[in-house]
Amino acid sequence: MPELPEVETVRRGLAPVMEGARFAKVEQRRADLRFPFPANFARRLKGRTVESLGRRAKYLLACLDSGEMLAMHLGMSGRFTIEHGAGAKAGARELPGEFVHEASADAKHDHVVFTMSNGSVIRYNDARRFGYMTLIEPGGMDAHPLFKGLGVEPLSPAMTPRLLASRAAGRAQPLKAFLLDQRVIAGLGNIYVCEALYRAALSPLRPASALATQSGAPSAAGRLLAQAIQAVLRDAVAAGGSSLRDYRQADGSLGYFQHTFCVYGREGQLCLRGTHPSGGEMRPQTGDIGTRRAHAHERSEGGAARACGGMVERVIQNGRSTFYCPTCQK
DNA sequence: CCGACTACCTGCCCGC
DNA sequence: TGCGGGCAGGTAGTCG
Repeated sequence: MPELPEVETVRRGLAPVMEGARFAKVEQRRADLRFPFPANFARRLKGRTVESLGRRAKYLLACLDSGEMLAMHLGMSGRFTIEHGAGAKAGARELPGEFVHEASADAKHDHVVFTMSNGSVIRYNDARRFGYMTLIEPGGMDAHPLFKGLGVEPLSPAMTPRLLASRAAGRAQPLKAFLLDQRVIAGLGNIYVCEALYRAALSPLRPASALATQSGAPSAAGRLLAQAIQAVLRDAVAAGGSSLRDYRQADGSLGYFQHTFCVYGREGQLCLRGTHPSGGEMRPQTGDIGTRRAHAHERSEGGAARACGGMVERVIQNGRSTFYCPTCQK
């Protein structure tokens, strides 16, 4: 599941039990996940204190007091569960991203178990084992093969129409593949690429070069897409936090997949554009209640935003499902 | 450099 | 109830 918003949600859940705590015990139950664990992985972690838990793209990064960094990637099916110890920071249970370990969980895929000095037990569970963990030497992140080629952090100020245009100029590759390329933008995955293109009303089949003009400056499409990417991710991060509680009560699991999407997974259903106050419309300003209200008001008065009426289709690009509305995504 | 493709792994869901 | 096929949120490696 984990694309950037899910990883960020997990980070916010883990931070209160990991930051400031020591690894009292580290159980590594197999020699590898997607890659072999580094030599003496458990021994190098044990006794170390987590100074901060950060995120880069889809990686969780625990900075250790040794100067090393523990990098964790969730692959396709990786998840963390937490059993809270008495010493966890007050309020930890209320924070988004928390998910509670259940005795019935599929323990045979619990590959790594951290017991923290505050008594909390953190389990990494990953049925498909596409995830991985590694330790990075002090100061070694920029040169590390996993990180050196990573593209721009999409929620950072560096994620500009200009950046998109400069990377997209002259490329025949479809927008879908361009946005999935972690060397350009790091953190989008199959779902949020579909959602961002939908929000920007751009076809996933369009060549990436559509994001730039002849001179290489950002096109209107490029400006729209840059904004759509950030809006989609911000909304998803916000939803991950706010919706978690209900999800947890429902089945005790992680709160990131109940989020409903505007286009992903909606094959054969009516396009939502123009049918709902927040039905995937490209908003002029994200996260601004006042603007959103004004926008809805304008629509009800002028009737400018009629329902699209199209049908969501699924096509395969690079072996992966793309969902889009051919009627409004051009 | 670009772009297409394969491989890695398990679980789940569907149709027969 | 079992079995085969297709599908799943990711990405590293290979090849033309």
